[in-house]
Amino acid sequence: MVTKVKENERTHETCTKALIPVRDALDILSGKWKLPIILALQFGNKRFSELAKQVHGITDKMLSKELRELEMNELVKRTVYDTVPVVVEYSMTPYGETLEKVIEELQIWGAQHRKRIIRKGK
Amino acid sequence: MVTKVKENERTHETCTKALIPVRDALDILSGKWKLPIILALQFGNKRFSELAKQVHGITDKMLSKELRELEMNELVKRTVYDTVPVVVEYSMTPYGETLEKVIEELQIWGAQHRKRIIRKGK
DNA sequence: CGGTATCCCTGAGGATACTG
DNA sequence: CAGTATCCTCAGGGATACCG
Repeated sequence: MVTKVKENERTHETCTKALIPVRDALDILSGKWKLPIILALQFGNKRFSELAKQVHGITDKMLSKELRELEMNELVKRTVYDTVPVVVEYSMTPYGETLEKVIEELQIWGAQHRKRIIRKGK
Repeated sequence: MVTKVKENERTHETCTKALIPVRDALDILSGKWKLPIILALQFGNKRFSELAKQVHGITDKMLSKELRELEMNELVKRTVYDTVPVVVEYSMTPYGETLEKVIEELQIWGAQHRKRIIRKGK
């Protein structure tokens, strides 16, 4: 019994350790808008208004907020060109690009899952 | 200009196509409790009350609800043993195990991101 | 033991209007 | 153009009590 208790404790500990980084990653990717923005930027640098158009349904407020967060995490770079009127360009940072593999795995699994669900549905 | 418009349309379309499966995958993994439960089950089959203990902080209601959803997606299997009192065992399905790679990628990226943040913090 | 039923609260996100 | 400011809604999740 003592052994079993220790086993559970160890399991719990190990789970927690595994969980924290996964949470960290998901905190960055989850929410309604971060991924749409990232995907849009992976196709090339974009200005605020271009993103507002291409990320369908997003409001200015959300776009602004999400970009700020992505910038704080150094996934996205914000460049201000000193023109009149001002032009602001957003781009992925090299660090942001390291997300590619994670996103790809999500995409692969998700696509496969969708097929499965549809198959069952019929 | 026409070219540019077409380009944007294509980009938008491609983004949407890439986005849907990623969303599908995240819908399964996001939320506060699904991953903790999955990780716990990856260490072995567990009964309801064992999960309630090991998934720290979860309420019965949430555990029940999340398990039902995981079961509906065929990621988790629920087995009822006809004893008195009744025993219910939860386990990962083979399909559920296919999530391993995705979770691993999230974990790798998250761990690396955490290191980065901590380094900056100092 | 393995859950439901209720009621409640917070915060993510939306709508709209405004600004340097 | 590139955002802020304000106000509002709603669903995810918590607390507590109860049930076969």
